[in-house]
Amino acid sequence: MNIRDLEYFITLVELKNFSRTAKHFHVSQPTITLALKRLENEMGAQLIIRNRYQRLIVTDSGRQLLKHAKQIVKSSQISKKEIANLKRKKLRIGLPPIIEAEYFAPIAKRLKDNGLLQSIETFEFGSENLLKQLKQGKIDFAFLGTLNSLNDNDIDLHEFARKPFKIFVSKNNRLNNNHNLHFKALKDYDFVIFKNGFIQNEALKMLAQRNKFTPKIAFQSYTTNSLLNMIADDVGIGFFMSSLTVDPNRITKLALKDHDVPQFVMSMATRHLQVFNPIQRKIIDIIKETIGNINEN
Amino acid sequence: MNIRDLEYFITLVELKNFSRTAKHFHVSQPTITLALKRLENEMGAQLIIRNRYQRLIVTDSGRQLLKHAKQIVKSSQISKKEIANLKRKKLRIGLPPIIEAEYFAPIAKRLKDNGLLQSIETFEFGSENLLKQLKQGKIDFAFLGTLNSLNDNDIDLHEFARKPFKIFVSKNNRLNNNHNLHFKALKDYDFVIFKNGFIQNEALKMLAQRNKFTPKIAFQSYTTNSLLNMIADDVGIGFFMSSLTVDPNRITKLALKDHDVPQFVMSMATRHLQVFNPIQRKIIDIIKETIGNINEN
DNA sequence: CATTGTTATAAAAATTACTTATAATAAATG
DNA sequence: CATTTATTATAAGTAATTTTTATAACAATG
Repeated sequence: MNIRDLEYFITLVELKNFSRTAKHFHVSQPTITLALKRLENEMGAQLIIRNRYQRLIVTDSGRQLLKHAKQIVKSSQISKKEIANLKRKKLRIGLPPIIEAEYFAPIAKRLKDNGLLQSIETFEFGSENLLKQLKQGKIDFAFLGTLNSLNDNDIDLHEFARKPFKIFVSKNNRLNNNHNLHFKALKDYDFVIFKNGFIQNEALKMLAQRNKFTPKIAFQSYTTNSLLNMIADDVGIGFFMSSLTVDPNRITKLALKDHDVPQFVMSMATRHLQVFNPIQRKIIDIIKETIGNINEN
Repeated sequence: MNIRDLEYFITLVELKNFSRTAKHFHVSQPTITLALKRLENEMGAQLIIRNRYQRLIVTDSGRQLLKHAKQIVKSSQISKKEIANLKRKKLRIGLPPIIEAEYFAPIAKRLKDNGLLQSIETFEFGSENLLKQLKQGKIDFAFLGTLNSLNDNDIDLHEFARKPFKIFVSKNNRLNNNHNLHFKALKDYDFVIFKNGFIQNEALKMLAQRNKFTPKIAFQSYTTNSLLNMIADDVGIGFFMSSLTVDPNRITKLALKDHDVPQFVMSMATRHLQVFNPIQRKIIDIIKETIGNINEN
């Protein structure tokens, strides 16, 4: 079996057209015909039913091979990236802003003490985006905030904390007097939230759906501080995980009394098959140790 | 990248010797040298440090590639087997004897009603063995009894029941009078158990270790009935999951009052990437439906 | 110091993959 | 309804890749 043939095959199944597949790879059309024949010979089964003037049909055997082909091609591509990364001597860390704000200062301190702060490179995005980047080999390590502990075969997850979401309001907001706050009471309030791709929005959407209304969005931003300032100035109310630190003279956090309030699950994630060089291992050990210490206090 | 080169590489890492690797594949020695060079070129990194007269050393990059190489080679091999199996039009089912005894009769009935009893082939072994066979593509579907819900990336698991283990004794065994039975009271009793590779033995070993003694084994067999007959005749006492049906006039089941008695977790398992043909899918649907019905009653 | 066991290199041979040219044929077009 | 277009297949030749053969290089061993 030949990885190039598998690549042809994957694209052929996508495009359902030999000629265009050939064009896609800048090879001649018979190349695709022959590649498919090689595969079919080796598998001892027809993979694609050629309907010269209708859509090609992928057989059961074809679908079976397709699954493995995708995994094989993915592996072969990612291994090149991972090896390139081993030489880079840096660890590329994905870091959602909320987690950065809460957890990263002591980590940076410890790394600096070990002369390793130069050996990391951070990427601030929403968790959804970071997970994709991690899978593509664009980053090597990610902090992720998720709603449920996700389950992905290619990713190793290490959960280290979970916190309920709370409502953040300005010190003098009248919601402060409501000591039995349920989400449905927020129907007419303006929210200031992160831009799309952040998990807070998913949680908010979930609660809103349960309560059968669409929350009013006053403003969306990428940065935590900007949102907190707006909350303090009563531009809108916020929705963050409970432990986000704020100035208590300006902002208060209100627990939701709804049953089953979604939780912000925080994890560290790496690719299952990633090998790290000694520097990278050292950095990861320090991160895990620091997170462990924080959790103990 | 070339799957054959990856195979060479995996064996080279195992044997740490170019010449013997060449012999292993019935090719000439330079073939291995050149294959490794191709890989190193493509990866842009040294994979193996050649110490002509000492052991070869695998670099970090080499270890990184090795992980992917193993997955790729495994995928390419299993896909051939799975495609061959699609044409077979039979579903090869692994079935540990205890689960067979408890759950299989109604499944066989439903399959027969649908004219599908000829389309299955059953393999009776211990769960440990069956899991290995499933992973190697020798069977396509397995019932498994495990102690903890196992976690394997290549295997999809669907748990359908868990039962505590109990002690099975003959009607007139004096243990029947002990209404507060703990495992440590069984120190001097003879057990009749399955042969090795069955999960009951693991659970027994676990309890024994906790209680710091080695259980006395009077006899080991592959068949449930033979063991039950011996228990009825007081050759020894048995250790099975609680719902195994017995003749209540001959054998009684005694619950263990130990805290945290191990449980027999029953699951259905398939390979994650396996594609099934319509007949196989039908059979699996019927099995799952039947199991579902049993659980409802 | 010749022998053994090992990996590397170069050139030739064998194999495999790809291209060019063309056939075949169903669908679309005018 | 003949013609054109779009598509896949086949055959022969070419190109590229992989493997072999033959040999070099060289450390360890006795």
